[in-house]
Amino acid sequence: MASYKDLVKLTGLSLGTISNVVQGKGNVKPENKEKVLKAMEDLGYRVDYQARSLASDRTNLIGLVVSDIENVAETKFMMPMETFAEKNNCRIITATSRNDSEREKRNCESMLSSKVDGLFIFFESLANEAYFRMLAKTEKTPIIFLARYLEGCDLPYVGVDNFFAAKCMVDFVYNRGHRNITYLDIIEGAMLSPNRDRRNSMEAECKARGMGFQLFEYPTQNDDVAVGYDAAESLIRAGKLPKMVFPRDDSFAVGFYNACIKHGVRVPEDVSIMGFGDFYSSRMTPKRISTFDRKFDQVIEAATELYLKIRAARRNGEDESNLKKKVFIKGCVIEGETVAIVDKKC
Amino acid sequence: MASYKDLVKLTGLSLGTISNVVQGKGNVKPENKEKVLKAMEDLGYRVDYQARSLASDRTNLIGLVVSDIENVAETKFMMPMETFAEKNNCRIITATSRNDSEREKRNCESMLSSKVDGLFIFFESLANEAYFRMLAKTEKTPIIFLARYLEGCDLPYVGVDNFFAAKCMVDFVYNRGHRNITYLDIIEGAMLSPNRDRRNSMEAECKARGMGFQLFEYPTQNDDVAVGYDAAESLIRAGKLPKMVFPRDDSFAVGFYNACIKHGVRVPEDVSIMGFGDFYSSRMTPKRISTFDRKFDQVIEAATELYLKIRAARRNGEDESNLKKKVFIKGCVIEGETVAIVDKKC
DNA sequence: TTGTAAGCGTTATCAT
DNA sequence: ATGATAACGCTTACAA
Repeated sequence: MASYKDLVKLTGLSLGTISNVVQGKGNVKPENKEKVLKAMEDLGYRVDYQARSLASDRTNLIGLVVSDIENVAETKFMMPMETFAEKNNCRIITATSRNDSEREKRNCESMLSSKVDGLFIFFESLANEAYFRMLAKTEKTPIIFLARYLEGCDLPYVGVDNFFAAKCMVDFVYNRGHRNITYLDIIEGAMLSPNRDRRNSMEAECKARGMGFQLFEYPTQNDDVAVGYDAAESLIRAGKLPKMVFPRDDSFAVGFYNACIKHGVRVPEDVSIMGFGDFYSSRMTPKRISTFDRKFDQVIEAATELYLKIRAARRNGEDESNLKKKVFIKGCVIEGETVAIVDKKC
Repeated sequence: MASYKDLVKLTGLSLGTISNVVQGKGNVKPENKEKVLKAMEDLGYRVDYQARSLASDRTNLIGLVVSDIENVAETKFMMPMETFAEKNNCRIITATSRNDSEREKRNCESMLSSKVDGLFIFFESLANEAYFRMLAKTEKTPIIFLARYLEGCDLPYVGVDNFFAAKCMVDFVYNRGHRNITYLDIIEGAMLSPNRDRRNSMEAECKARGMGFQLFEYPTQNDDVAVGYDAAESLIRAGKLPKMVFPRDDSFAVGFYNACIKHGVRVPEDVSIMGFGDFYSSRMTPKRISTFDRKFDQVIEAATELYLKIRAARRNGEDESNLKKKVFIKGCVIEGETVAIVDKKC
């Protein structure tokens, strides 16, 4: 409640001096500084960020629009984001799109109305493609895509190197003797860049090594764990369980694994499983699931770094064309216990 | 970038009229309204929430301070919170305390500096007790504790009815024939209200039915899944596995369950497990873990409702002493598959 | 129905 | 080292 006015009254000093003390700027006579500090203490003064923002043209607010914060992967964005925010003393506004592209758009608009200094978007579908392309043209606020990118769009992007990931994973199982893999996916209307890149690349990497590549697609939208479970069950019942499966991600993999356990199928003796994402594998299953760690913390680190560079460039009116605006983070295989070492001929 | 000034220039109307159109308030001649709307469109006008807040003394910002957003339970706060925010068109600022009470305090102060209209706190320890008690006295902004309360503190609270939960769970296993339970906990410096209430109440409910109650405490701070795993392993190795265990929560329970599977112990034939919290049980384990659903969505619903009431009362200068400021939500048992039906005598 | 003007709590610039 | 003052973009009386 207390404002500069109150501090002025109490100390007899002027607004300017108060402001200098509060901001720790300029030259203030030590005894006056003390006086102000004491008054702040006495009145329980607290800066008003709203007023500060209006006056200074920066809010120290960053926006994070994700599609579903309860999603494990997206949750992993939060902590490194917080770390960044703390270091740069800004605050985070979050909003989730919840499978609704109109909401996603509204959320972005709301962030922009909040005058965020930067906006990070984990978009959920290609429905807002046109909108995003427009933002790219009109907005001065740095906007950065996380984990997913838009083909031929100017907006900066930081995500996982899925080509590299595919290569690593295929290498990993190849070296363990596997010559045939089955990729388990769901059917999406429009495939998002990470899934597309990874899947295509998996196939290419297999071909390049003369390995067999099968694809199974399950028509579903919902919970990946349940899909994985059902997928395994139906394959087991049909007696068509492959030797080596690549569920599209760890949720899928955990479901798959659990169904195997339930049906007495041995992992990895009867079936090898390699997940993706390192969601729960180290913690949720009796055997640690072999998977790929995407290193989301590094994604956020790189994204925030890029953000700072772009922001600085724009504030100083510098050229930003020499900034590297598409960043791909290289993750690594986590060995786990669910990929068997097999005889070279299967 | 466009402001009222620009709209004034473009339309020839005055600030007041512009404001009325933007806010959808007052009486504006339809054709002028159209004119303003068109100008907004043409200029790509977007309200500046900072300026609006400063002028109107409300920010439409709500603060959420949690201890660890990657924690499953805390994640569950987000979605219903978002739903509330959307309905009341406000935005959410989040901050996490990450096991550091100084940060927790800073986060709260930061929220208050952001002039949030309401602040929801999921506190992580009793370290800031004095600070919270002070806030209770000095702050006009509604502050509500989630899931945990402070003994004899004025601050409103909405959480789980852990007395009821304990009663339900003991009833559940009693009716299945169990007469002896072992409660698995970790050792905390200062026990937080929910854990304390539940544990004490579990014991009391057992006593009341003439049931045996054992307590095992594991000295640890960290990952509950791992603790559960280790706990089960050591009990199995020592040949001291009880017939019916109550790990303190679902993480603990999942770890416990997995260790059992790994060691060939049958669940629930050899050991019955009842978790708490409904974290992952329906999705992560071959057999669904019997547990208790705390209904966090209802917690948030009640909390936000209470917030609105308090806010309204304060804004209108009404008396708030007749508001019910401690709300306990009643969850329910989820039957699952991990509690055996046994002969009455064990 | 529209216009005017004060005010919100800061920052920043320019005198002093 | 300090004070005075304009400015930020809006809301909200109140006057016209």
